[in-house]
Amino acid sequence: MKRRNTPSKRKILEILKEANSALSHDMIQARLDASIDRATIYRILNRFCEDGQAHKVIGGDGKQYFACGMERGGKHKHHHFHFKCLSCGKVECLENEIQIELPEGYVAEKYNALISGRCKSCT
Amino acid sequence: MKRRNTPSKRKILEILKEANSALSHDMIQARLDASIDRATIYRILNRFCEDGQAHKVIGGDGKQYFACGMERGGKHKHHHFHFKCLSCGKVECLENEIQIELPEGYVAEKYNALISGRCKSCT
DNA sequence: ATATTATTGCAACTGCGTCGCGATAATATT
DNA sequence: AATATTATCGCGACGCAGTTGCAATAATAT
Repeated sequence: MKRRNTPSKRKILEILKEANSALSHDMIQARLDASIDRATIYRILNRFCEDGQAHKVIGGDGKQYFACGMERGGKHKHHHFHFKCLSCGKVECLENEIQIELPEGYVAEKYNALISGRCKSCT
Repeated sequence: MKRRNTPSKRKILEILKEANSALSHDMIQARLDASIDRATIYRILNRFCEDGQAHKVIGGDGKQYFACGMERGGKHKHHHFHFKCLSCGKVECLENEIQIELPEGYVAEKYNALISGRCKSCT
């Protein structure tokens, strides 16, 4: 399964990189000039996640948000909290690494950590 | 809007209390002898959350899980992580309180923190 | 016993995400 | 440069989670 370099893929990756927040499918749709099919956007985003170019967060609303820039390869910021502003809707990655001690015998694999509230510009 | 005491409500609360894990709608449905309508179950659960008798977690699968026993009133365990076992599917509340320093000007309101992996009995 | 109204069940609806499939287009091959 | 291969795309349809409107039911108040 070799990946191919397509316009849609390039555009979406650029949008993710420019955004300083995690984006949901419809937010990406909105930032596209020419519209791309829903299914295609999801497929592209999921491929990004598989390839480690982006990561996925589940919002408090149950929706999927995608961001790039805090991946494992990057600066070893493996597990970080996300912050969703209830006022402006922005979803950001927080810098600090998550620190939690699991009970004995428990093994962590994936982290999904989201705090909602108000961001600086909405306080 | 005064609450009423109904059989369905009692049954569901009992199920939540007996379970040592957070339950999704269908898990509750499965533990009921007589089946209760989906909508009703959700309404009851949401009322529990409003009244502070239970709390809701969003799973890594985007689904809602409900648990009681770690509410604010209880032992002041305001914000805790949840753990979902990818093998047996159990969702538990972890004891430790979440500790995270937010950037300046940020105000937290709700926490949704879930770690997935393998629990003790599935390792 | 009767009135009030919270709660229920049913059906329909919304929205998110996925999948199958034929068409398109990016890469590999000659 | 032309052709073959196959990853990707767009469309439609689907499945699931959760919600809502409404008429019927039943828990509380009178």
